[in-house]
Amino acid sequence: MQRPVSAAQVSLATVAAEAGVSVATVSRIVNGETRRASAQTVMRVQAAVVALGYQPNHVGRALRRRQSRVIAMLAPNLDNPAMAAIAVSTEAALRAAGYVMILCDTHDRADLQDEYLQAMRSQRVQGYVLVSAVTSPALSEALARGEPIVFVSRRNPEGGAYVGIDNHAAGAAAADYCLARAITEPAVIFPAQGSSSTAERVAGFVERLIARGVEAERIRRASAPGLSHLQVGYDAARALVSASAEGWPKGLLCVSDMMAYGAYRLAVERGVAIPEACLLIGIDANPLNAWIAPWLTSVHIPYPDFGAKVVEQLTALWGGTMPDDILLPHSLEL
Amino acid sequence: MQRPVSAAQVSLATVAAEAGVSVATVSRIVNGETRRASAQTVMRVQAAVVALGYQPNHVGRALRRRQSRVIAMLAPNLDNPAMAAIAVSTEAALRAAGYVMILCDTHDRADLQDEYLQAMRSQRVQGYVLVSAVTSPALSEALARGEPIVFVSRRNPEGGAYVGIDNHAAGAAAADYCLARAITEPAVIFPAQGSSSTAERVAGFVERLIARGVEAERIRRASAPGLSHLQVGYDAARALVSASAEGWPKGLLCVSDMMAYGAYRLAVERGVAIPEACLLIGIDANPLNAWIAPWLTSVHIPYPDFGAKVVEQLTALWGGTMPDDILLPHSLEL
DNA sequence: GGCTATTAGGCAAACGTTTGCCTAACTTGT
DNA sequence: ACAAGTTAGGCAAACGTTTGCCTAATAGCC
Repeated sequence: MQRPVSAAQVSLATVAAEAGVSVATVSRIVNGETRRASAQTVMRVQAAVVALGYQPNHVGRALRRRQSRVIAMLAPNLDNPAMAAIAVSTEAALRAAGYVMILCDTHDRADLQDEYLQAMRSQRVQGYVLVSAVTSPALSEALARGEPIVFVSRRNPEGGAYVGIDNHAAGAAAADYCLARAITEPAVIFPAQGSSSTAERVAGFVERLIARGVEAERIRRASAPGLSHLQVGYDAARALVSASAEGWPKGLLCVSDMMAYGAYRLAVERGVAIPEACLLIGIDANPLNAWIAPWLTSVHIPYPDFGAKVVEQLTALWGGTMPDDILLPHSLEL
Repeated sequence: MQRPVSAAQVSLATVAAEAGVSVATVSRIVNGETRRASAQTVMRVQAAVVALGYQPNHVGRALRRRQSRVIAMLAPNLDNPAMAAIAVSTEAALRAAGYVMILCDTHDRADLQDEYLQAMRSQRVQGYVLVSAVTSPALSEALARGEPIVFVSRRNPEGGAYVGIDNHAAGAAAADYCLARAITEPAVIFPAQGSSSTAERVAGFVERLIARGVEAERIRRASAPGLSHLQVGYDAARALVSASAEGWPKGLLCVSDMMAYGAYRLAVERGVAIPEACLLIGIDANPLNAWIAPWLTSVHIPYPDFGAKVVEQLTALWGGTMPDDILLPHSLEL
């Protein structure tokens, strides 16, 4: 009997020696292939495993099997609670499926994203989850190589497996919500560096309004540049109200909750009562809203359900099929 | 010339064949040990590397070197923006130092924490960052084995490298802040499952008040069970005001911003004006506060600086020394 | 008693690196 | 011209797994 505790370096060989069999046999038993050994041997080996505290070395295993059970998630600014929610749900789902997740914060920068893609490739990760990815050279290459990549939240222009919501419909829902409250001329603000998702939300909003009889030129829109949606919301709201003599709109769609927070700050500074004077609508339904931002109406997105769907898409990709997009249901009660 | 693009399986051997040298030589050159080869050869090898698009396989390297350049971070609920802030700053600092970070969400559960510790050990990670860890069997074992572990935010009772703030002083600062505003009998709420950090904050607060002449029994305290600080704050505040005939205190320290949000909700429900009728003090200084919770005073904690310090501690541990605690400065202007 | 199946398990070759050691060939010093 | 030192690079053994193939021995069948 060796030191049962220290166990810094207990390998298959150690166990094999202890149990008096070959490493091959131990490997098979550890992996549950018990039919290849007698009940006797299985017991002896299992005893040795627990006596020595053997734990399989995933590095050796990954090298031999050429697959690592590691997934890389590339996300911009985790500061955004919506991103954080996606990260935790994905992590949990992957974990449940026996994978571990490496997290990389790209800060929405193409160069960092590429650097990470490179690094993750060197790690031989088995798949990529790209949350709100930007287009970049290494991304195109990875896609061309057929690497298993799932896009979340922001669609990739070049295509690829997707998990998200129907942004167009979410925008339309916000429009319906306004009209149902007799707000016939709501406005909308969005980030200047439009991603597919925010653009779709705006489009859905505007098109629904027009379809229901609002004149296109009466729909005020404004945007602002920047990465922080908080600041963008503030700046865009200011651009909106200063661009027109009409002052604050009666209703304002902000394409994310963070933008709505920014707009709220400006409203407070300007003495505009929210939501009495202006109905503020966000998208994301941050759980904090119920506690400290009850004045905000928000389109609910089921971020906790994203993780399972991401795993579904990855599994499909591994199976060799290019899966359809998965759209989860948003909701905003009229 | 092989297919320069596909490159699914370009290994040292491939490059070696292309350049007409041995794998050993390629390995050395790739690792920058250029003195062992002639300038000629170095050039040829480097050319082959780029022509084939070779990227070192970190799995093979990790196996041979017996170190993976992977760090595991175990954190409870990333939903908490403070946790998210720690995660992103640590990830960035590790990345800068050439490491990648595996993120595990323990949901503050000892069993999950142990499961992750096991899994990470199998991955042969090179170090652990435990944010607000709970005590658990596998943790004690890992510590006993001398694994490099850095505790963040919540100290480990059994000792170990630490990065955080001086919680005691932070509590005291909140006390001073109240007294400076002539609030002579502030109250405090905290979670029932007290971690070291929240307990220290409460103690610092109470002791400073007493030291400055407040009678101990006039300092109202309340707590509530639960994992969500939002709910805990709400419940604890309710317990506080219903336990005494005095109603709302003039000042209330909540040991985290999330708890303060919970208390705020109750205050709104009860028609208590914040901050006019009751000065609410949190700890964390969530960046959102400036935008949507300007009524909250909060002790600032430099979470973005945590990452670098964590790396510092890890480096010390790898160097074989048990480093001193690192305490970062908090701030709350009087 | 021969013949074929099955069972139980070992051998050894990978997987992609790194690195200690070895050996030629060349340089230098005297 | 010869010994000693340097340079340039190859050999092969690890690291810890997994797995195709092989071989005994036992079991079953007629």
